[in-house]
Amino acid sequence: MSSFADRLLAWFDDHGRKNLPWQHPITPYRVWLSEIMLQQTQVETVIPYFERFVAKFSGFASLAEAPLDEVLHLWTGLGYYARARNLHRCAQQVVAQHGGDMPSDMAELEQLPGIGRSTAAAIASIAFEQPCAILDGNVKRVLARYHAVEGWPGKSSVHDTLWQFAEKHMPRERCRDYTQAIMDLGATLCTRANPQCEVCPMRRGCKAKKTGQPQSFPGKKPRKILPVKTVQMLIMRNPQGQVLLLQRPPTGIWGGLWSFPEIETGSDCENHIAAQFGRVQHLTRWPVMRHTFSHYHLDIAPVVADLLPRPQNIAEADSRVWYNLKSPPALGLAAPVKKLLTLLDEFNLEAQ
DNA sequence: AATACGGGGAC
DNA sequence: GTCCCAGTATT
Repeated sequence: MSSFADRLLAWFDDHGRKNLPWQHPITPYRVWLSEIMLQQTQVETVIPYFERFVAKFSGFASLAEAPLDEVLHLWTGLGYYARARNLHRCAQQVVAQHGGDMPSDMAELEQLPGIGRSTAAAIASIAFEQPCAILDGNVKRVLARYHAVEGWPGKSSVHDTLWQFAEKHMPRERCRDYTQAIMDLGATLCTRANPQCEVCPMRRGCKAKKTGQPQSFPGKKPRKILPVKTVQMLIMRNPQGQVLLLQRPPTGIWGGLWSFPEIETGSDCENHIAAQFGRVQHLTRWPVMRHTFSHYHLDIAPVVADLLPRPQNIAEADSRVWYNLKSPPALGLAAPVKKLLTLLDEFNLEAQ
């Protein structure tokens, strides 16, 4: 009579993923960095970001010393930018409070910014071989199926039940391999749409398979209609061809990133620009582009304005910069801002 | 107990 | 188009 963990580990030895970038070598820094990047983000998306990140910042000390703008620059496009701000703060705390070494204790890990219960357990088990259970999207799916747990895991009662099963199955030995194994099973066999039940090592004992509808576990999130917000983004070029960007507040959407000045839909761009930034020589409107977040749609109306020369530089404040497309500075950019800057650069090339 | 927080891959 | 991803912090 072999346990859940024993069967899973036996499968892992033959079929687990063992060549992910953060597995060679396995160090607390690399485990931590990968776990933060992998929060709500798929493996294939993370890989190039992870490679660039470790190439630039070799460990906690170099990351802690770096300017936040450079961290956000390397995070551009990955989303959930609070992760990058917390990552930077976490590195500074590891240096200041732990002598530059990631703590191995669950309670201490959870005190660090950006590290919650599941990420703390992932670091403790993978980097330090401690018997701490994780509960990420893969594990939720595997356990909801194995035990036929009804309901959407976003509900706290369902979530609590899944945590109990996660703790129950966590073995005392081979903690790193077990954590990796249960995620690998969820990512490769026990997938959302087409689970490969016939070759699954856990098929005996899986209650969802017994129902004949394994793909109906876990329960779906109740869907709501996404609200639509609209905004005009001002893409202002000075006579040198540089574009004005403002830094967004540290919290909220695109926190700490650089973006175009925004004005309310319907208000007069030309008057606004004249009052705030300078006289307009030429103004072009681009087609509205829809950017969708997890909780709303944002319809962006880009307005490209060429400004007349001005005696004093209007980008004097710390939160303003003239962005040079030919030698872009290392700043964090929201995805649609990066897209618009790329389009602008392409039009510039055509015009020459 | 709910909600805010991105962007993109899979289907 | 829909769903959801190696979740956390905040309310």
